[in-house]
Amino acid sequence: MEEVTIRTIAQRANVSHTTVSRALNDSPLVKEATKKKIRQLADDLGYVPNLNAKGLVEQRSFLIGVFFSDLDTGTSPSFLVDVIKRARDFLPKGYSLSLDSVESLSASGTVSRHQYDGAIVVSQSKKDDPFIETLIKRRLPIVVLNRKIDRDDVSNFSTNDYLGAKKILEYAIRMGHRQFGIIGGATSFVSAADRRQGFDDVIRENGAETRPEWQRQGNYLPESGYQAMRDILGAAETPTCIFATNDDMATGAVRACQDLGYKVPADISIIGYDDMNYSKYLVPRLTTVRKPTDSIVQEGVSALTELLSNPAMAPVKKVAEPTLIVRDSVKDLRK
Amino acid sequence: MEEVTIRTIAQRANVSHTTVSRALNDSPLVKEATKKKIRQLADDLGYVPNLNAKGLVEQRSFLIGVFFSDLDTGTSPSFLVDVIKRARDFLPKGYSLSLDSVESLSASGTVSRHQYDGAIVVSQSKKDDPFIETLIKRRLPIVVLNRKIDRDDVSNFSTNDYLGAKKILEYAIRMGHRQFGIIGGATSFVSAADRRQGFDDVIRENGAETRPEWQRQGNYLPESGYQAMRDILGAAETPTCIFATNDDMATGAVRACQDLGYKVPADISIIGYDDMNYSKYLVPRLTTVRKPTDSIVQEGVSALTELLSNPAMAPVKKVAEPTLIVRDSVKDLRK
DNA sequence: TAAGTGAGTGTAACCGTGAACATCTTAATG
DNA sequence: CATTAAGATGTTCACGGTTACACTCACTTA
Repeated sequence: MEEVTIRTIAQRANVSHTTVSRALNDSPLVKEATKKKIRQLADDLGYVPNLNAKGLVEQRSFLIGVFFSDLDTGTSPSFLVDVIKRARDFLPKGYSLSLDSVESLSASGTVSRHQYDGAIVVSQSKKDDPFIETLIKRRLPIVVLNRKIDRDDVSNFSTNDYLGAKKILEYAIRMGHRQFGIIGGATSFVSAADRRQGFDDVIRENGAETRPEWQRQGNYLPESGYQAMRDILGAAETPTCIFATNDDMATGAVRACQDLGYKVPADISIIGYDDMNYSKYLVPRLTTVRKPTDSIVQEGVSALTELLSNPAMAPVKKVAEPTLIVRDSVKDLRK
Repeated sequence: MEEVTIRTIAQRANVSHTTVSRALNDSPLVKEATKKKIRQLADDLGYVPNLNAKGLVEQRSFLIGVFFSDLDTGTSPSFLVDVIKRARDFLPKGYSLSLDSVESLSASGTVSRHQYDGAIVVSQSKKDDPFIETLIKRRLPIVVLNRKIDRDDVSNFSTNDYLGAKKILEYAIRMGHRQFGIIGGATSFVSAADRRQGFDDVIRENGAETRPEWQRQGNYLPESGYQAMRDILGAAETPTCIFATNDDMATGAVRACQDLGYKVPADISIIGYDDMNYSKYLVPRLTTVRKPTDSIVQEGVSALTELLSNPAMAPVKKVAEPTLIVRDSVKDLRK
């Protein structure tokens, strides 16, 4: 069972392989009748083009690289799947999606122009910058999603986590809260730093209170939220509201309250971030912040698509606004 | 800025490109001193091999395809990410992972021997069978994960969902429950059918009761669990225990109970399936079933790795046993 | 009627790498 | 010192496509 190549077809059709190549690429140089015959033959023989050969001569790979900061923690699986899904739907046909983590590829250092035709970097951390720099140097069409980056020669779609944190904390302030705790995310993540900054600023601007013993470091997983909350509740006094910087940690935090006999939100309020798909079904329903992930991914992929056909395209930047989602996990203290 | 090829290096080193090729592939035919010099030069020039050329002559693609039944529903994102992560860790270096859905590829029909060096099919549904058949026909090294398939010429790693369902329902029976409802998953999913079968068998074998109005169809998303539960609670009488066939739907179901004034598990018990990462932090903690996902993925990827180096390897089959996870969402009616 | 035109097809080179085979060096052997 | 074997390197071709250029042939056109 030999592989079918354009030469196999050429032989059968009594033409040169060049004609076959042209026919299959719908070149205007070939007579319509010839095209038809050749296409039919290709179909019958089950011809599939060899992308290595094609790529070799055309200097492309038919691969779009999708790179995540880190596959182990922090990147929400659902976000990842979202990116893949959208990318598949919006990218021109013929491209495959190749997945890897920035981390592992920075190490091996083998990312080059002819390995990928383009790249989507879903970045969480400033640590990715050298990697991004490398891609740009190699003139790889690229978009950076999720995190706002400083350089202006790259298309970049992100959400304003700082603003999201401010919005939700100001809401808590409006509900009468004055004493706040926080369960932070991994320090290397820009999102975590931004949310923290929003927290700090709202506290300061409103003369609210926070204390070191009300602040704990988590890692975006439920376990860490649970543990952090237990620690905080061990303090002599407790705040009235806790900002868990993502919904997974908020879930763990709620559980910790339950275990120690605190009712949420009656005894203590908890706010989350990200509006996970199950957050509105928790007990209590989580008050949280929704990032416009869909539009980010969608616009990002569209930008890359355009970039692929027009490498000289001016970079597009967009910082999308998060939405406050008010549900039941924050108590109204004014009543 | 020309691309660096082995000929560029050859010129600089005053050797032929063949020698460079051999040196970089660590052939014993080349003197140690020459190798060293060439490697140094390659490094300095930032040489990256052209995989298209390499693949063209070696008849490979350096790509492992990871195929999911359907990216939109049913495949839990965390499972997908798990597969990717493991595959990256266990596959030999040099391979990239390419992601796609069975659905979209069956349509285009362009999966061929020289597009992928191997494939991991994460299958949910019997609908994938023709696709799997195609891959096998094209002699592509392949493993099928997640679902048990009938043919014996393919390595296959799955979990016994039927047994998992039996285990957890028998536990509920032991706790004194006799009236059961069920919220099923997407009908096309084998996992959903198996869990359903386990449910039916336990009911029958133990002379327990279920009724049409206690049975609803969901789609594995929280929303559907919520809706299904509301429906069930609308019946004149209600069962004492509901089997939500995954944890996401169980989460929605718990919420529905809450909204309608039923306490879980005091008034009604709910059991889940899958043991999601947040399930042990819910209120109440979910009693559920854990699939040994890790070992499945790990062994599956190992099998593929072996298959890549030895295409004649005998197929490996394994059906892993799920574990019952008892927590707080089932009431002990015997007390 | 010879030359020009353009549509349709073929020839040959090329993309970057690996490998069969040829060639050249060097050391070992009698 | 001539002969040989082994070691090191070079030459050439192949992989399966695309493309610049050459060619054929029928049809215009002056």
